[in-house]
Amino acid sequence: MRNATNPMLKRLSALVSLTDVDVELLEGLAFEMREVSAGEWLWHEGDSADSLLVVSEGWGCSARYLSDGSRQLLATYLPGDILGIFELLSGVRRNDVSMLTDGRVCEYPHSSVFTLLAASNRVRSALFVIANQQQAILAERLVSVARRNARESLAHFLCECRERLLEFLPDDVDGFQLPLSQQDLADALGMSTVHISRTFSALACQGLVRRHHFHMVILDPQRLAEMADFDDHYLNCDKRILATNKPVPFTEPSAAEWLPSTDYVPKGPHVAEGDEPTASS
Amino acid sequence: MRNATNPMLKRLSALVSLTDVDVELLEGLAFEMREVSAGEWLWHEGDSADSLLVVSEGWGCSARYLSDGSRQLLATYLPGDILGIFELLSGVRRNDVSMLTDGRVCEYPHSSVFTLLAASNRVRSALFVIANQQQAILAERLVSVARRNARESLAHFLCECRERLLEFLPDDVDGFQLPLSQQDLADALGMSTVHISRTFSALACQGLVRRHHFHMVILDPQRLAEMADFDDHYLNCDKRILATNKPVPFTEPSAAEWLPSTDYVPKGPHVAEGDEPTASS
DNA sequence: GATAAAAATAAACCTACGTTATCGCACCAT
DNA sequence: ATGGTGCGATAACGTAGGTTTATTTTTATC
Repeated sequence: MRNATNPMLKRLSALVSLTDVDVELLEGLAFEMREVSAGEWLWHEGDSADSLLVVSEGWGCSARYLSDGSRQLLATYLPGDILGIFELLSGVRRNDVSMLTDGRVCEYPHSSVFTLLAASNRVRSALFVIANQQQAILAERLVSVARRNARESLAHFLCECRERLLEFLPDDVDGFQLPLSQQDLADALGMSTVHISRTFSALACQGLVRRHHFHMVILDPQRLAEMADFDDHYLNCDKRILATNKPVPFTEPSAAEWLPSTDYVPKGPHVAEGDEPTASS
Repeated sequence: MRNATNPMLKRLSALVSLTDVDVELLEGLAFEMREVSAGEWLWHEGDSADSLLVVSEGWGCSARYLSDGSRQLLATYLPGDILGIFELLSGVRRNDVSMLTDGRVCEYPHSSVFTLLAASNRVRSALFVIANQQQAILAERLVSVARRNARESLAHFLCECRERLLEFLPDDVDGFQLPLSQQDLADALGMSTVHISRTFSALACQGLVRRHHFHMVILDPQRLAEMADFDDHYLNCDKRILATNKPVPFTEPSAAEWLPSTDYVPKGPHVAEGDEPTASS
């Protein structure tokens, strides 16, 4: 199966219906696969950016480091996720990005990506959609940190991870590898490590999850989602729209006739190099 | 001055160097100016989206409403800001958006925007850059809420507002209208109204700011920025890049030779219809 | 296996916040 | 005047979660 060899093609074809020409272009796309190991920096803020990255295996994350030595995780990157989309334009890395696990990463030089983008508006749209998804995840994280308590916040994060991993998981198991240490989780959710620990205990007591090392088992996905006020819409709405055979809107002149029907009703109440990427200074 | 009549043209021409053709296209762009009043909803999550909006006068905001009745502001929109970029693709509004003040809003139907986007990669790039800026602001807010204490967080927000308003302000004054109630600020920063009040008092005591009703005076911008760990880079880096006469990268084949030099060095340590949009249920 | 380093847990303590409540003020309507 | 409403300030009190330190468990390395 040819899709498997090229992570970009794999990801985009899952998101939009590509034309044969698009597929051809993607197959001809120059890229370089790189082995990376846990803790390795992929780049730093301010570095010059000349490639787009697709995670092929393992997990990565981007983070902001503050002057007091603490850090805030801004995003996690799972297999298939694309990094550095916005940096196509600026040519400068905006955040520090490092690997959470060993893995493999696929590098596409900007020059060849530009060629591709110029040739295919499907691909352009797909990247745009992916940027949109990433922003939605970021917004939801803000909501978690700002408004939810520790249990809700952690539960929400776990639901999100499960949902994003779902396509890789066998149907009959609710367990998966979550390669974030409690320090990483704390940095992602704006909490302290000890409170992450406490909160895991609390969730375990309620029979919602079980965690052993880096292995998570969601015992009761539904109750967990309820307590977290988790609604997978923000992760999946774009998939639904673009996985169909409809043409792709962005830069397409006459799009009005196939605008998606709005079958979704929200539940809200408005009726009314070198060193390791750790936090310690 | 023709730029003034069309907010989109005004905004984009400040960001990228448009060709004469681009300007012509933008001038011919169909739009509709609408008067809006404080508290008015522009749209709700789940609504079908068929237009791009540019704020012409006044302030707006987007927010997520949680099932417990609380809300989280996700973004504020100032004159010149563009709303609904990502919704070009999905055709569905993702958040609730309302006005914080009376103002005017400029509506560009998707159909005409598609035509424009198909014709001009400069415009495409500009919208992409704006989406990027919005994401940067969102990320910085997450950092504030997750990692900074109340004083730092509020100070950072004030610095951000000042910086975004700077082009509209006379050089000799450090005061401006900040049309957010303490409730709005609380909803933006993940705090309670009383603590916003306390924190303002604290900042005022330190001689950093003065606030009266909706009028803010930043008494000591530099000290305020220091205490907030505020670095305007995230707001201005794209401006620097695109305000030059360089061609625009996105979808341009051969971009390598004019990639911007990386002169920036980060300071981090690594070596429902009708009702008012309020939070109370 | 032995040892060291990293990760998780636990307990004690503390504080930056949230919550609730009261009050003042400005504005508007009757 | 009177009452209603929205915004803001202040005080008293409670708590979720931070901090610190110590102990245990797990992983990694040889």
